[in-house]
Amino acid sequence: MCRVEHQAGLATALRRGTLEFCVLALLSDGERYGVELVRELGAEIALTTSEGTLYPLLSRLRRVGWVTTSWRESPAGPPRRYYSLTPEGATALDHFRSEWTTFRDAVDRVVGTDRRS
Amino acid sequence: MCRVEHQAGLATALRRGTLEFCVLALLSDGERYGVELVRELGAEIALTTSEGTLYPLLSRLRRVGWVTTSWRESPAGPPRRYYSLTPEGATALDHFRSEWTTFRDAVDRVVGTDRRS
DNA sequence: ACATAGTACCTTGCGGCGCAAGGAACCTGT
DNA sequence: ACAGGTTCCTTGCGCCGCAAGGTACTATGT
Repeated sequence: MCRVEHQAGLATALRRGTLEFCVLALLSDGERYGVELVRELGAEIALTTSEGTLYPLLSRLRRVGWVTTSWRESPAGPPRRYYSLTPEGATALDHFRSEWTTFRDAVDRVVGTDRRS
Repeated sequence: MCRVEHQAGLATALRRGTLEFCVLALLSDGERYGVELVRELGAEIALTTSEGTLYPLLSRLRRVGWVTTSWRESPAGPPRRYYSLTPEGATALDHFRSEWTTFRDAVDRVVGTDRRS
């Protein structure tokens, strides 16, 4: 089943390579735990994702040192693992912002969605 | 080697799912042949890609009926396969424009690269 | 005639991400 | 005890972009 053939795949493909930086951006505003991140990303329909996506993503971020984690008690339920941004993560996020704006503007020019008309 | 670890991978990941619509957008302006598309995409640094990426991509577009092709003589060199947009391709491009602007704005909000303010 | 360089097309194999599906563990209320 | 909510995580798959390699046609130089 070619990705190009079904509807949902388009948005999924767009999220690729962006989602992790959206997570870093959320964390730059303060630490969060996994399910909380799923919920906050879900507030933006275009960025809605699932735990099956997020947890491996968070593992990668931890492995490369862009986030650190700490376990904390939950008021109700199992303990939560809170993620917080490291300085390296903040640097990576800055770098992404630069790459993203370049990329975004290029796509806008080519497909004709530039907001300056 | 984790994608997140090396520099080039960022831009590559962003291109995912967008490149094919950039191609459609170029074709909406008139038919092109393969190498020509590589060159024109190369004009946008953020969209620069190679033939190893483009030819499989073009095959997919042809398979789903978003483009049709016709062979044409070249003034110097082997014959060229020209790609042109079908009505279905134009519809898909329109649909992408809508999805793209939604996605783009969501990312801008979350990572703080919104051009407002 | 032959080699070289330029043009143009295409294929193979790999790595990585996002996802669906499933599973494990902890707490609370009945 | 048990059901239901919360939270964490893993496995297997599909797909795309890429590097590398391969084929074929034309023009040019010797």
